[in-house]
Amino acid sequence: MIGTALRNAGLGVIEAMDGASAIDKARALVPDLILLDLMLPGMSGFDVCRVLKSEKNTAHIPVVFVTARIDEIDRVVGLELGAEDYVIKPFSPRELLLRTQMVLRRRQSAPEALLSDGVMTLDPTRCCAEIKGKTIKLTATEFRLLALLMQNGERAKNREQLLVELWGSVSEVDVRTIDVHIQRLRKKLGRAGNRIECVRGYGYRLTTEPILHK
Amino acid sequence: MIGTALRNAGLGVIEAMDGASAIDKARALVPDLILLDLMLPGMSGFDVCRVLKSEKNTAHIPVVFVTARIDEIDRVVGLELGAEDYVIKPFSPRELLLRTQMVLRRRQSAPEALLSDGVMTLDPTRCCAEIKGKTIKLTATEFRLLALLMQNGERAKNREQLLVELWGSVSEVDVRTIDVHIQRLRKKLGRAGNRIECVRGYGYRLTTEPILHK
DNA sequence: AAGTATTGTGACGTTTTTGTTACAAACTTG
DNA sequence: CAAGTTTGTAACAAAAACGTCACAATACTT
Repeated sequence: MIGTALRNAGLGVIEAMDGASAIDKARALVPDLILLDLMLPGMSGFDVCRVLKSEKNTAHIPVVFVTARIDEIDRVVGLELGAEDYVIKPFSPRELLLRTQMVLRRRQSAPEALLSDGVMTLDPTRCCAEIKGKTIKLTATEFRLLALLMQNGERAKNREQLLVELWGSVSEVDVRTIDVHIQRLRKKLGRAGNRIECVRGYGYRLTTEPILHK
Repeated sequence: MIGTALRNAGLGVIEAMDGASAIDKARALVPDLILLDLMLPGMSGFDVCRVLKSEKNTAHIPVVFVTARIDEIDRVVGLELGAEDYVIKPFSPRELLLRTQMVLRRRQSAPEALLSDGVMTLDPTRCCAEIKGKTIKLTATEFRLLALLMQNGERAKNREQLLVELWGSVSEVDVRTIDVHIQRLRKKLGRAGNRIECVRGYGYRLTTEPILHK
């Protein structure tokens, strides 16, 4: 029923009948969006999501959950899983279509603008930072880390948050790895590097005014 | 009804009764999220959204539409307006809360919970206190201790309470350790330090008016 | 397929934080 | 005002958190 509704709306649809094959297909085809029922034969929808979010090639795919049980929604929406949206059964095909379209549209319009805080500008298309005309090439993780800090303004991000947002909610990466990337960032950014301030026992933040030590 | 539901969930809510005042408040306060009814006295919700999306300072704010008319949803979701999500009347407070939380989480703008008593403000994300524009960096335990005192208002906390709340009920930490931390706090806070008053034989409290000795 | 760049990990040194102790100062009580 | 409590202060040592480096593993180029 869902497949038909979406195809009629002009979307390309691939279906899977159980969790394992869903994962296989997602890996192979890397769709723009995944609709995931929580009640599946064998593997639960939660597990499928967890696996996909832990793999580099599929982690970015938005997942919309479909469920009949209202009490599961909290877990879906919570930080635990990277759910993008949800639909509760029974739902109209129209409702489902609207939500998928909304998610797809959000994703399209997302990766556009440069990110700037006045001093420093990040360019996602070139994966680099600009400071006073100077261009600094960054690696992918360095860039994303810096972008996360900048999006958060003056406030600090704790290591757990950063960990989840950089490597996904189920990654095996050590917390201290963040420190290393921070260090690499500081080195590359030169003088602007000490804008990255460490909040002891918590995480890191970007200060507008570089801290003057001693 | 909506306002109450969200406030109960710990969100800060500002309300506006018509389109024009909504725009004014959005411009002035730049909220993290806007809930917008389509049926408003005077200006329509569409127009409010258009105005906000056309102005630099408010364009980035996610707008969640609230509507009773299903046939309006297409326009909301369509490219025409930059809607982030929608809720159709009648809806449960729970549904609304879930969707707002989801949007906020996507935007990574978790509303910051500052603790203030008018004179001093505590910022958990930076682990610091602000007094008259001056920022004072605190260590983790210092911060928690000060936060505990502030939460308790004018009343005094006894050492046993503080001990449990800082180190847990099974800790091996000496009671006198609190005194040391109090001392460190006083030193760091400077003049505001003597707002921390010792209640002999009991514990400590935060006075609004600094005590003038001698 | 070899070479380069990127990334995660473990080890090590440094700095910061934290709890304890000892002693001085302040307060209480009789 | 003197003895006993309670609190303030400073110094010290242990522990925790952080920065840095070198190296191995992986991914990416050419």
